[in-house]
Amino acid sequence: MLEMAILGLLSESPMHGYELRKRLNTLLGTFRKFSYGSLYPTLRRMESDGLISSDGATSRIGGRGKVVYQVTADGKERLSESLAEAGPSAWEDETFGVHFAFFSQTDPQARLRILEGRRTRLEEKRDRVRGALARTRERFDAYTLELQRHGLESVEREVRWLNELIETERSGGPPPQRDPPDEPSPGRHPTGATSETP
Amino acid sequence: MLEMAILGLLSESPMHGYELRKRLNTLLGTFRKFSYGSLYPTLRRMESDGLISSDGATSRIGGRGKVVYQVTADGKERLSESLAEAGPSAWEDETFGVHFAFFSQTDPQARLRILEGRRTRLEEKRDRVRGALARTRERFDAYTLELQRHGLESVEREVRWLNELIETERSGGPPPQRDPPDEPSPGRHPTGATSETP
DNA sequence: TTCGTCATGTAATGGGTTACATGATTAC
DNA sequence: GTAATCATGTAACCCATTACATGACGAA
Repeated sequence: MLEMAILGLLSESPMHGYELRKRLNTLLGTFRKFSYGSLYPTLRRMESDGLISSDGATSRIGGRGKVVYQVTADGKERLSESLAEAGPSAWEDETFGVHFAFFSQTDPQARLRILEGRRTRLEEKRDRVRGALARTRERFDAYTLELQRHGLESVEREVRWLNELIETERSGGPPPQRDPPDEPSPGRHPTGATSETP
Repeated sequence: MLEMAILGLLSESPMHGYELRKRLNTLLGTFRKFSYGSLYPTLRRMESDGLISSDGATSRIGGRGKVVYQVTADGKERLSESLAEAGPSAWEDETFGVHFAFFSQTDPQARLRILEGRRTRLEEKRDRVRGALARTRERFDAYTLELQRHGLESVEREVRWLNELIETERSGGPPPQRDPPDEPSPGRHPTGATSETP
C-alpha cells in the first residue's frame, strides 16, 4: 500500500521523504494518512530492496541531510505490476483508493477490471445491508437503524459513482473533467472564511 | 474499539463468541469487520481483566464447548466510561461508528458532544480538501481530481447528516425514525445486468 | 532569539489479519 | 454419510501509529 503509493509518486518526480509525505497526504488524504514512523522505515526498506535509490547526500556536518529518492528500473517494474494487479485485493476500500489515485499510470484494461470488481464488492455489501435491514428491522433501535440507513446510502452512492466512471471508461472517453461542488456561500468575500467553528 | 463493541453487545444479552461476531459484523458491518483471530483472544483478555465472565462450560468430552459470556459489574462500569468518552478519539471514523451504534445506551449530553466533535473534525477535513482543490487544481490529473471531488462530496454529505442528527438531538426529540431508501427496482430490465465479472 | 516548519529518524506498541487446526451439530 | 455451518482456538505476521529525539533554516 505505502510502497505502491511511494512508487507512484516518485515515478512522477524524485523527492525526499518529508515532501513525499505531504503529497501523499493531500493526494490520498480523503481516505488515508501516513506518518513518518511508517514512511521513513519503508523508504529504507525499499532502497535496500533496490526499488528506489537515494543520492545518499549527507549534506552538512552533523545534520542528517536531505535525502532525495528516485525510482530504479526494478521499482518501475514493480510499480506497473502493482498497478496492473486487478484482483480482489484491489477492491478493498483503501487499496482501491490508492489504485484509483494512479489510474493515469494504469493500463485501461486494468482500470476497467478494478472499477468493475470494486462495484461488485460494493453491490454485495449493499445487498447484505439491505438484507439485514429487511430481516431485522425491529431488532434495531433508532440509532442503529440510522447507522445502517446511512451506511446503505453511502454504498449506493458509491455504486452510482462507479457506474458513471465505468461508462465513461468503456466509451474510451476521456477521464471525467467536471467541476468540484460549489460551496454554498453565494457571496464569497475576499476574506474567504469558509467555516466558523467556535 | 473491539472491547467497547463487545461490552455494548453483551450488555444487551449474554452470548458466545461465534454469535457475538455475527452480530458485531451486521451491526458495524457498514464500516468495520472483525475476525475470530481478534475476537477470541480479546474475550479471554477481557475475562482475565474481570470485565466479562464465562460460564466456563467445557460441555461434552473432547470438544471445547460453547462458552457464553456476560458483562460483570466492572464491565458495565467500563462500558459507561467508554461510551461517555467524548474526546478526540471519539471523532475518528471507526471509533465514531462504534460510539454511534451504542448511542441508545449513551448519555444524551455525551451524544451531543460526540456528534458535534465529529462534525468539527469533518469540517476541518472538508476545508483542507477544498483548499487543496483550489490551490492545486491544475496539478492534479483527471483521476486524482475526481478522487478529491468524490471525497469532498462524501464529507459534505456526512456533515449534512450530522447537522440533522444534532438538530434532532438538540430538540430533545426522539431519535430519527425514517424509512430506509427504497431500492429503485420498479422495472429492471434483464439486460440491465448490474455486474458481470467474467 | 525565538518561533514555526523543514527534515530525518528510532523504540515500543497496537490492534488487528491470515491461515491453519480441530471438532460438534444440523440438514439433507 | 456427507456437506454446511456452528464453534473455538493458536501462531505468525503485518502494517502501521505514537511518542520521542535530534537538528537545520528562515522569518519576525
